[in-house]
Amino acid sequence: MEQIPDRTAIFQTCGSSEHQNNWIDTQDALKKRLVTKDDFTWRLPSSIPERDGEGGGGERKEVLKYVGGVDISFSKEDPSIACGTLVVLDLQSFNVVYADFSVARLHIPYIPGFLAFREAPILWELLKKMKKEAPLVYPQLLMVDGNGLLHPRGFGLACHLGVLADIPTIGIGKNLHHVEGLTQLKVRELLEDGANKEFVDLIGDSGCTLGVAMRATLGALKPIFVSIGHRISLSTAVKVVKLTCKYRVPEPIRQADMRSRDYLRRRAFIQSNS
DNA sequence: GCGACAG
DNA sequence: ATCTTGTCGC
Repeated sequence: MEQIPDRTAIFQTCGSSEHQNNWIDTQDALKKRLVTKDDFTWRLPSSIPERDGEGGGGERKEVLKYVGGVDISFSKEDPSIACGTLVVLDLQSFNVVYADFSVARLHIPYIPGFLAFREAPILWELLKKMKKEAPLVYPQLLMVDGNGLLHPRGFGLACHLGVLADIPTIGIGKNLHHVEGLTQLKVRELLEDGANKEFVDLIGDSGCTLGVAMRATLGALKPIFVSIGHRISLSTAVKVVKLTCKYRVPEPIRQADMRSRDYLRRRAFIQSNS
């Protein structure tokens, strides 16, 4: 008898776990290209000007000015309709100097640990388009809503998108993804240990620091979860996040979030009236 | 087996 | 992610 099972049967039996194995392989492969230290030519606005070490040119490093933010919102009528949004903030003026949107139907579901396979494609397209059409304000650094290193396999959306686009990225989680024994309760205890702390290292069972839980503003009881994406160190990432936090959520992400929602609402209204 | 689980 | 009004407080 033929022993080759029916493909449909495999699919039904294994469900999405078959895809998840491929996804894990993809994450492991891309992770080999991940850079976890500072790897960029700019310096922080508040820092003392440095000389470029290489070549004896003696030129000053440029100051970090253009910080990007990406987010995706979804239609309430049809949850498969997504609006990917890329925003660039001028750090000096705190103004949005670029905003672009891409509406598409997503076919891949949200599965914890595999967010990038759902969201990275549309965001990467926005970045590639901008690099070609508006290179002058192309972000020197990108903030991503979703985790970076703080991830079951150390390769969340921020890492994934950073490696694909080869751009420095920081991951911002608004909720804790439970990984390596970290729980909201533990983090809460750490933050309230003694006096209320501003931030605390997130150290997993492995002993590695996966990120930082930080209260971005004075009144914020609920922390945000900062982890590195690509080509940046955690200490630099935390400094940048502090620079961009007017409210609990860093401004680039907050702007992307608000404008993304707004774009979908307006678009739904226009469609229903024409 | 059960619960937990970024967006 | 998304729904939804007011309300408390600086």
